[in-house]
Amino acid sequence: MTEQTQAARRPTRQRAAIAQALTGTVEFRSAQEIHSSMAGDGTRVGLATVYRNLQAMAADGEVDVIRTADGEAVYRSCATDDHHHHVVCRSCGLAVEVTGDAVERWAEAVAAEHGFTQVRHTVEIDGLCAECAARR
Amino acid sequence: MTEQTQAARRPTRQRAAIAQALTGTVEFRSAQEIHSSMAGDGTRVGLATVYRNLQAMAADGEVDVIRTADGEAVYRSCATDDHHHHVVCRSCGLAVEVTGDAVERWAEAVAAEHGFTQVRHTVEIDGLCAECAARR
DNA sequence: GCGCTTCATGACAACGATTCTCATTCGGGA
DNA sequence: TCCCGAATGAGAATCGTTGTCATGAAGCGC
Repeated sequence: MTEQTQAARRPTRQRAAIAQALTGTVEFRSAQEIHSSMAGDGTRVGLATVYRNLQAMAADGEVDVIRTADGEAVYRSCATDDHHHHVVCRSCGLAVEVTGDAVERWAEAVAAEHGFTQVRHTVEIDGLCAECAARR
Repeated sequence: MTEQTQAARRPTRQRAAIAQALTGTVEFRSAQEIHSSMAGDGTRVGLATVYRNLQAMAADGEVDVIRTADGEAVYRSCATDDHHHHVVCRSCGLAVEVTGDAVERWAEAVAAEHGFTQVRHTVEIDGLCAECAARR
């Protein structure tokens, strides 16, 4: 039903640059941050293009998106293609990928218990990473 | 640090009206929806006031807030004061409160494992409720 | 290599949710 | 009842994000 995504996606300089800007980062960053960081590197790409590509990549599962507390969308390219979650540092933004069969099963069970089907879930954990905690 | 919230909150007609509008609803609703639903009932309250009160109530834990996929904040007054999560119907918005020691423990454990402290977490489950699923 | 057709891009306007500003109103204690 | 400060309301201002549309670059058949 929602298959056939990456049908015809044309490889462009901009798309590559965005993917490039995303690799090697362990923090989640907003479209705007990515845009200006690219601008800082001398790569001129339109803001709208950044948004479009980021969304497309997210739809294809190439990158992960989560929402910050104030509703801003932040992106990051993840190491695994598999379903996973994140533990994010509130202070420095460091994000660690984690998997947890326990949660997956719990979510399924709880949903089923209430008669829900076609279940999806969101699980994000945030706190202070060891480094930031020590720095206080 | 973030204590001492409900210090001095003055009870006003508007505040009561908003609380009123929230009770007896099992769906999460946006500030705008609440505002216009109140307007429909003949209760005139400024939109800014709705936002302010909703935020204050959320800060006091009187209501729960979650973000929809497109980043909009939606509110609902919950039955329990205790920490809990929700299973939300994507189709009709029905929201059921659930608790899960399993998740809480998992979150703590996973975070600790990576050296994180002062951990908080977000867990939301969405799917189709039995009724909506049958209706298809 | 040469056009052509089509999709992607970029600049900027438009939008929608939320927040801010500031004059006015109202609640509550003196 | 009077006064002070908190709460409100109207509308402007913000800010992230999306839409518009003319221009530019890819892919493809020749």
